[in-house]
Amino acid sequence: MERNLSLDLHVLVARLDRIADRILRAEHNISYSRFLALTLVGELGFTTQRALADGLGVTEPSVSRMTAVLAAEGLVDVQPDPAGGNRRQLSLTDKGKQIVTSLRQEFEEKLAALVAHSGVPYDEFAEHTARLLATLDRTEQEPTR
Amino acid sequence: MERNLSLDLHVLVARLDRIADRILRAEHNISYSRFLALTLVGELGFTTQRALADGLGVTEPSVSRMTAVLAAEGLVDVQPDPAGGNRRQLSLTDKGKQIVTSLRQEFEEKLAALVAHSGVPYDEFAEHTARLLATLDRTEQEPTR
DNA sequence: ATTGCTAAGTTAGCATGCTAAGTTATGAGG
DNA sequence: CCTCATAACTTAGCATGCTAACTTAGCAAT
Repeated sequence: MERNLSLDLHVLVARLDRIADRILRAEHNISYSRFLALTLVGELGFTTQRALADGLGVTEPSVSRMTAVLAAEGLVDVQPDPAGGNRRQLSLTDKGKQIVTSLRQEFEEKLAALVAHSGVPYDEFAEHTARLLATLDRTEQEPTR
Repeated sequence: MERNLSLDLHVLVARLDRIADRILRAEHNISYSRFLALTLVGELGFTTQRALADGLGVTEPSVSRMTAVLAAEGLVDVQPDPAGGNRRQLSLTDKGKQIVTSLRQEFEEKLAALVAHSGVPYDEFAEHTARLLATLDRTEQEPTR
């Protein structure tokens, strides 16, 4: 069957997401989306919803809804941003940090195992992925498009 | 910022999907999900909803709903499968074929342009992606897991 | 031919993505 | 000071992913 890159990438990620989601729900009672959001808040330190949306590749309304849920669950702390405007300042609570640190490494290890099993060179693939993402970031904020 | 492969892959595809969706909706009034489904029905020739779900990396209920819509729009033809069971036999209508053939190449070209612009070697990346996907397929249909 | 298994498909309801349109806070120009 | 523009956020409503549970059709074993 004649495949193509956009379809392959889409399907690969759809499946990885589903596997990740199942593991997280079964073992830790959290969805993959929320886990990714927590991970990124952890990496960014204190951040805004706008920055989180960019980092996750989703829109502000999605983050708005998710933030409300994560705050209600006591995983992130939401404060007015001292920088002003309507900004909110997001950060992980201790409970949130605990979840991120305990799961994140386990997670990358499972993916690394899959990659190793396929014979694809991990570092190279990861670097290509990161580079494509960086290029996309740059492309998107160009004026003419 | 310390990134990781699962997040990068997820975000990369989320953004590519969104770009694709915008272009398709604006220029051709069809969502990216439906376009992918049509593409795959085209590649598979006569197929079942089950096989389509596997190929797209989604579940049967998703395909069930989408098939109903695509059939109502006159893009796919749905017949009882001569192989029997509850199977439906899906195939593209002429209108469906027209959409797929006119858009598919344009699409891969845009992705190829992005890849070229990033300096990532296209063939290698595409091959790695396909190999990961194939490995995942094999892993998933193993008995113990 | 009855009973029971399995596979394909559907239906119901929830999670989370999106766009469009509103709200709120800040700052710039008159 | 008032008005307007802009940026961040929220709200409303739709699209489409999922799981769980049901229906339907064929097949196998008694």
